[in-house]
This record gives sequence, C-alpha cells and structure tokens, in this order.
Amino acid sequence: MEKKKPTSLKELASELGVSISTVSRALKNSSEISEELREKIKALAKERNYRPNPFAMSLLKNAPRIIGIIVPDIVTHYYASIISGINDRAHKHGYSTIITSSYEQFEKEKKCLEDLINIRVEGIIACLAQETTDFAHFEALTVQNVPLVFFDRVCLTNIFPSVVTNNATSAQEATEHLLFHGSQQIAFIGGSNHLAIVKERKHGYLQALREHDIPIDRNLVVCKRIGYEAGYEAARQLLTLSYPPDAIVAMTDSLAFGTMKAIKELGLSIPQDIALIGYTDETHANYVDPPLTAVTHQTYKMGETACELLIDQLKGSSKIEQVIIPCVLSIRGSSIKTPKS
Amino acid sequence: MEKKKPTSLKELASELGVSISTVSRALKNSSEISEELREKIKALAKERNYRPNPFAMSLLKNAPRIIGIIVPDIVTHYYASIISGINDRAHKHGYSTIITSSYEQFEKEKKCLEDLINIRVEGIIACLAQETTDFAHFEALTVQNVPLVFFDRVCLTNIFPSVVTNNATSAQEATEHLLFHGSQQIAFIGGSNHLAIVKERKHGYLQALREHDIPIDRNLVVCKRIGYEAGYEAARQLLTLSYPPDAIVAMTDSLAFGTMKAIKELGLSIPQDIALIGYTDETHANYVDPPLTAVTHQTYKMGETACELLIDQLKGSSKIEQVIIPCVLSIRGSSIKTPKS
DNA sequence: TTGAAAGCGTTACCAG
DNA sequence: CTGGTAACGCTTTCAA
Repeated sequence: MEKKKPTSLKELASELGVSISTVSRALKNSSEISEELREKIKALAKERNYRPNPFAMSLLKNAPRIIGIIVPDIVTHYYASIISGINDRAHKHGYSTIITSSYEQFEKEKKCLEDLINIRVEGIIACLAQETTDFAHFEALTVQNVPLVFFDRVCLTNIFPSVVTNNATSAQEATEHLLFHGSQQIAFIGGSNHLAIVKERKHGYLQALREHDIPIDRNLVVCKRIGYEAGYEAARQLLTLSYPPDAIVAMTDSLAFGTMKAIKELGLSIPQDIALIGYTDETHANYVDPPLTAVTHQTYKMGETACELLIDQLKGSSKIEQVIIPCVLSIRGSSIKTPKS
Repeated sequence: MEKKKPTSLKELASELGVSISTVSRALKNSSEISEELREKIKALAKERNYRPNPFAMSLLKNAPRIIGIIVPDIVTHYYASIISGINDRAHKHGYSTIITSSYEQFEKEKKCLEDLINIRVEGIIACLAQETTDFAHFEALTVQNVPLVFFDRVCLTNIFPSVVTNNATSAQEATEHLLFHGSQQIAFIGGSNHLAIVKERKHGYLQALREHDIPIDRNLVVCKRIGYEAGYEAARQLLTLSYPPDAIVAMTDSLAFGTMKAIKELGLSIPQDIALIGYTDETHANYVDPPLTAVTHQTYKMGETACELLIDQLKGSSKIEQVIIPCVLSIRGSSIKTPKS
C-alpha cells in the first residue's frame, strides 16, 4: 500500500492550466493576481485539501518552526508541567516542540543536543543534567548560532538567557512563615550538600534565622540524601535530640512525607508539637493529614517564560537576561501553631 | 546577526574540486569510490562538521522521521510515563516525536491532528479526549494513508491497531485479592457512570462477587464523581450504613486517598476494620499510612508497545491488532487483614 | 497580471 | 570510479 502523496502546487497548476508561480501567489493573496483566478485557485486548493509542504519551506528558509527541549526527565511532575507551559506558548507562536530526556546523564545530554541540532531545530530550551559540569557542548551553539534558553539548572548565564526560581529566598520565606506562626526552634532537612539546590535552600533557611537573631544550631540541619526513607531517618534523628525542634523545613516532597511519618510515629502532633513545611507542586499535599503547607513552583509559568525568551531570540533579540520566577507558599494545615491558651 | 548556514555537499564538493554526487557517495561508504578520495572527503566533512540536511531528505523521501503524539494532557503521571515509553522506543528506531495535548477537548484534538498532518509526521499515536464521540477526523487518516495507533482510550479498533489495559479483570483481581485476604463485604467507589473506565472496573468488581457467589448489594456501590472530596464523601456514606463494608475498592488514587481520610476520621483501622485497594502508578501510595495497596498500570510498557505497533505499520505491516497490557497489583499494607485470633 | 527559471540540499539514475 | 542531471515542493526574482 503506497503512501498517497499530498497535493502539490504543481498539480493544482497543471489542473488549471496556469503556472506554479501563479498558484503560489494566489494562495498567499498576492494582489497581483486577478480576483477571478485567485478565487478559482483557492477553491481548487480547498477541494484538493492542499497543505504547503513543510519540508520544502524548511529547505528554503532553513527554519522548520520546531523548538527542541532537553529535560532531565519527562515523568516528574515538575518537568512535565514546565514542558506543558513551553508547549502551549510555542503553539501559540506557530512552533512545534520536540522533547528529549537526558535522564540526568552527561553523555545522554550531549546526544540529545546532537540530535536536536541534526534535526535543525530553530532553537533549544534546556535544563542541565545533574551529572553535567562541562558546558562545552552548549557553548558550541554560539558558533552555529542556534539560540538557547536555560531553565531551572542553568550555566553560561552571560551567554544564554535563563529562567530560574528563587530557591534561597523561598526557603527563607518558608522559615519566616514558621517563625511568624508560633515556631521557635526550626530544623532543616536537605539533601546531598554538593547539589546547588541544597546549598541555596539551606542558605535561605540560615538567612532567615540570622535576620531574626536566632542562634544557629548545627544539630538542627540534616543534609544527607533526598527521599522518603531519608526524610524519615533525618526526622527521627532530629526529634530524638535532647533539645528537639518544634518545626521542620523539609526541602522536597519526599523528605516532607518521610518526616511526617516519623513525627506521627513518635506520637507527636502536627503542627502543635512540630510544625512542618515541604516543597511540592503536586496535589498530594492536600491528601495527607494534616494537609501539608508547601513551597510551590510556578512551573507552568516557568515554561511559558522560557519559551518567550527563546522566541525573542528567534526574532532577533540578542538580550541576555535572567528571569526569576518566584515560588509561592501554599499554606495548608501543617505549619500554623495556634497560640497556647 | 545572521544565522550561519551549515555545510552542504556542494561546498565540500567545490572545495575538493569533485562533483556533488561523488561526495554524496563517499559519505555513505559507497564502494564505488576510490579509497583515497573517500577518506579525503570524509576528513573534510568531519572538519567542516557536515550534517545531512534533514529538510532535503524529507522533501525527497516525504518522510521526516517524526512521530506525532496526541494525549489528553501531558502533566498527568499516567500520560507522562506512557510518553516516556514512546519516546525511548522511537529514538531507538531513529525517530523523533512531537507531543500535542488535547486537554480532553474535541476541538483541540482535531486541531492537534490537523497540526500533525500539516507537519507531515510519518505516523501518529493517540489517546482519545474524553469529549470525543465523533471519530471522523481519525477515520480520514486512512485516506491519506497516515498510520495511527490508539492507546488507552481507543476507537475504530477494526481499522487502527491499539494498546489498552485490562480495566475489568484488574478490578476483578483486586476484589478477589481482598476476598482471599480476609474481607467479606466489599464496597466499590467509582466515578460518573458514563465513563467507560468506570463501567469496566465496576464490571470487574461485580464479576468477582458473582464468581464467588457473593450477593450483590447495590448500597455498596457508589459512583458519583472522581476526586479526593468525592472519595471522602462516598466513604463516609458507605461507612455509616447499618451494614457497612469491611473492605473498599477505590477506582482511582484520589478516590482512595479521600476514602482513607474518611476511614481514619471515623476511628477505624486499615486494614483490620476496613481493607482498602486503590489505583495509582505513583510513589505516593508508599507515603501514606498504611501504604496503599494499588492496581498499577504498566504505563512505560504501554508506551513502548504503542510505538512498536506504529513502527510496524511504518515498515509496511497492515496487521490490525489490539494488545492488552495488564495491570499489576502492588500489594502494600492496606489490603491484607490478619486472621483474628 | 502571468510565466519561466533559479535555487534550497539531497539522492538516484544514466553516461562516460 | 566519477560526473551530470532530474526530481522533491516551494518562493522569488526577472521578463514579458
């Protein structure tokens, strides 16, 4: 079964006994075609379901109207939502997107980039893989003049526009929220110290304490791994201190849920004994008891913004800016202590 | 700043003083080129970072090696994971993918399809929008000879290959699991009765009861809406019956978590008083107390399978088959009653 | 107002 | 072994 070839300008032209150029012009409403002929051509084009061949256009213009995306992983809600924002904006501007996953691996990231370049996408929106510390493959894009925008995990910010979130200040705000609502001894549960995200959020936490003249107790900062079990263990450790905290900032959702388990297991109440704040964009924060107060990313907006920055570049802008999309605090039941009577 | 044009065969040819055909042949290792010349050409191509222009190839072959995907929504874990499976398989076969979202809307779905056809993707993998009841836009693909594979929510299964899951039997197995592990009065919480997924899962639940000669009590079947609140309300309703159930099958994850809240609120224990099974593919099932036993979709595998079916079509197969990817039961703590001593 | 022809990058066929 | 040429579908001069 042969693939039926779509209608071409040539076919329309020969069927009407006119030239290809005439048909081409008529279809784009060029005024240099007689009204009558134009209508006739348009009618036939419609009847034959004519669609311009994008390959021919791309060949001519060297621009396929496709944007490439590189994410560490597409299944995570965080990235899926950002992609969604990018996609919607791209479509609005008549672009399609091709999504590739680095799976947090340096080599795969290079491969993704290579593939996107081979497809000749017009521009690229990327988030660095965790493994990546060498940025030469991205730097090479400047030579080929392929516009790129980074988001979330960024580099070479003097060369490429980027979209990031306010990790440090969001953690600071979360900590202050706890302070304002009855907590006094606040602990922090993070992940491996070499991750930028851990450094930044921890910094924000410490900053809040400093600004409120609260002495920093190193025992109240536990940074090991990220994950449910790790959160559980860290919380057990904190809660069995001789001077345990009365509030905890958990740096990710899995850490927060693990922490919650530990608190309940020890027979303590949330938020009265221990107030808790996590980070999560998902609805599950509503499903636990009590509902989890959490720092939320404006993921969709981050995607939209990254896409707009890229399209600016595509239109010729050479402005290199970094846009910060702040987190917002979603206050639920786990963080506000009611005053003791 | 002009976009630098990539190296073409012509440039390589003129630089070496040979013909374009020669360069083309040398680069694809044709044996009809002298060893020496071939090496020289390859060396220069490498130096100039030559990459074949995909637009020219597509124009020639009418095949851009791109697969189009239509999902109701990309952010939901379920679809994101399926997409991930499709993407990985597609890449393995040298295809890229373009992902579009119908947002469960009929009109948007038609637009997605239209866009993909305009881009001239080689084939399409799609899941129907909830709104869709008219399938003419898909049927039209047969005329244009664009291969298509449906997954999850399917139609026209005599024309297009498809991948589905076993909604009915998975619910039946879930119900039987409860029966085998100490439960006797099992209730079912579903969603709006006009959804196929509700009908199928409810059917499986009823079937399990029938096969075990358990009389069906209509009071134990609550089908209203899907969602956390709806699950909570349905469970309250069930648990305050004069003859309440001792186990519940909740048809989605949000229903299950809402159910859990109601059970706990009434001071009942899980699974001893009320055993519970949900449906969810996400890790959050592990984060609740007790961890939720759940029917799990093999989403990644569904994606892989759909992609393979499409690629078979692309290679010329005209076999129309429906592949069933069964759910698996992930047994955790919420479903097994320990015998009373 | 219309047509002819070149060109975009590649492959494939036919000559030599 | 190598070169020339047509063809893929379209836009864009240049001519008429």
